Amino acid sequence: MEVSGHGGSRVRVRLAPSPTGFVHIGNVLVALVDAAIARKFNGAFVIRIEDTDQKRFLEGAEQLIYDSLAWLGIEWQEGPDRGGPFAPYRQSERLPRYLEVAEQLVAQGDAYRCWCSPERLDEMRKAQQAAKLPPKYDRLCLGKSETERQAFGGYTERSVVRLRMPDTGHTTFTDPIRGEMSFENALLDDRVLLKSDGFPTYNLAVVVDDHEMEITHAIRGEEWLPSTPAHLRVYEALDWTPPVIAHTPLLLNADRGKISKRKHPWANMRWFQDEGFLPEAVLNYLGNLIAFVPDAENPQQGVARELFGFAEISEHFQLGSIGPSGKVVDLDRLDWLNGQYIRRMALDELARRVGPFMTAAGLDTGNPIFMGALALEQERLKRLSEAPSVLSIFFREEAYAPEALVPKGVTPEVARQMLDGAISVCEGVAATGEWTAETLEAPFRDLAIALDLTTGKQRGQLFGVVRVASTGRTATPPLFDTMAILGAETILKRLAHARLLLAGLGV
RNA sequence: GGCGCGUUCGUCUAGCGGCCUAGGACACCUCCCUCUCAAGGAGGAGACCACGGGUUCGAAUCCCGUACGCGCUACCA
Repeated sequence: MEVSGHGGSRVRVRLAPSPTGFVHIGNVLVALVDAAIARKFNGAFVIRIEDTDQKRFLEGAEQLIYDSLAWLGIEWQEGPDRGGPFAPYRQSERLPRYLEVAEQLVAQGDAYRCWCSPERLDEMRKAQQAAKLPPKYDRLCLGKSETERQAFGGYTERSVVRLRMPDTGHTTFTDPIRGEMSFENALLDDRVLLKSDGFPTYNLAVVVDDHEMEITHAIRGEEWLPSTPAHLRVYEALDWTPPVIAHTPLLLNADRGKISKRKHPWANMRWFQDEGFLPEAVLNYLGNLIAFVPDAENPQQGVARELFGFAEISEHFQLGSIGPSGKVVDLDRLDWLNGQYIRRMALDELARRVGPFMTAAGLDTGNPIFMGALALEQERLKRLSEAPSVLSIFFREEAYAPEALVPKGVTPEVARQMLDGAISVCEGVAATGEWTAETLEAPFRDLAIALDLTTGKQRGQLFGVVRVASTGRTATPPLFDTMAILGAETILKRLAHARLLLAGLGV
């Protein structure tokens, strides 16, 4: 039914990005839908570059698209980068074909030349809006030769080609995601198909390319919904069979507005990578928006499996099951997913992924205690980018306020006693040559008893003093593990320094 | 202004006429564990299924209005 057929031919989908800047996260969502459907039906996923806008073209933007998809592990089978049976895959390389089709449409009377100046069109639209009329071209040029048209105002020499929409009736189609869609033809605009520079607009190029590349399912963002009737009109005028056309939901901000790059850096796909999200977490997150994966181990109704990869996404994917409403991007959930993947990851793999972030922060991952320290932080990390700040205590002593050495409910004198006790315990353990979490913990517990600290809270105060003295922080991995990793020499040095700081407080 | 689409806990989502006094997840709160921070475990709060009409023995589920939100409204995609 919904995706099996298009004359029984093999499923072919395409992503049609324009190389005009960074890769928008919304495009990535569409790409995932494309890849999932292609995989599910053993079809082909094609990347086609829509570079018909010469003004907005940006060098390098095309490569960003490949990089983003590759980073996420989304695979495509045909594209400008790897060729394929329907080359070329860049629209700028197919110009003659668009011209040919445009001329055919004009010859048939389904399209017409228009010499109206941008100024005239602008005034026209303003007047229409003021008069509360539907905004659409008033067809001044329709049925006129260039000479005839020159007699009227707002003429320019360079013409465009406009699609002639029907005057009556409705254009209806079935969007597998949204159901029956219907538009009243009389209210639709005669859109430009061919620009005065000889380049097609998206509205022409998309139809020609989808047809010639034998695309069976045209999947795109909801923002394209209003232009679908025009595309269908072109298919009809050319006597071509249109693909199934589906419009995916938009990605929104917390305020339910369209995601904007100014206020929301995560509009840019690259942000996720820079921010330390794992590609598998991002893919999982987006997958949650387009597929429901039931929990096999908990087969009650409505219980979902939360962690899954591309295989599960494509297996459970159905166009008709995508919710059509806009999706608010929930970074809290992404953080949680990311943490889940980080915790499940092998330590050396995590070390590899965290490497660039450490290096960028000037921390040497060749340091012998790096792996041990990372192991302690693994279950505490949400984003890879947090690694340098939490791991830096293992690499260097950091400044802290002397007052931090005095826990709440403890006098400076008592804090000093605690620290003095800690120093002698550490000296004792260091002397044995057996400096481990285990050999440290027992004597520290004895110290607590010796200082008459019997409750958990009191022990916490003692350990708190030692924690700050050892790391400069109040929140760290378990104290004795941390001390063991740092080593006797470093700890004794830091404790001695802490003692000096306390002395500075008058104790 | 015109057109179109959308509307189940704050967010994502299950639900596709009776199993729903609406299930799960994130976030939030409490407790347990505990040397801090996490992680983990156990609970909790949170949705009159936008509102109003129908259809039906029966509606979150079907239909129609209304409201609100969003998108489009370029010789950009």
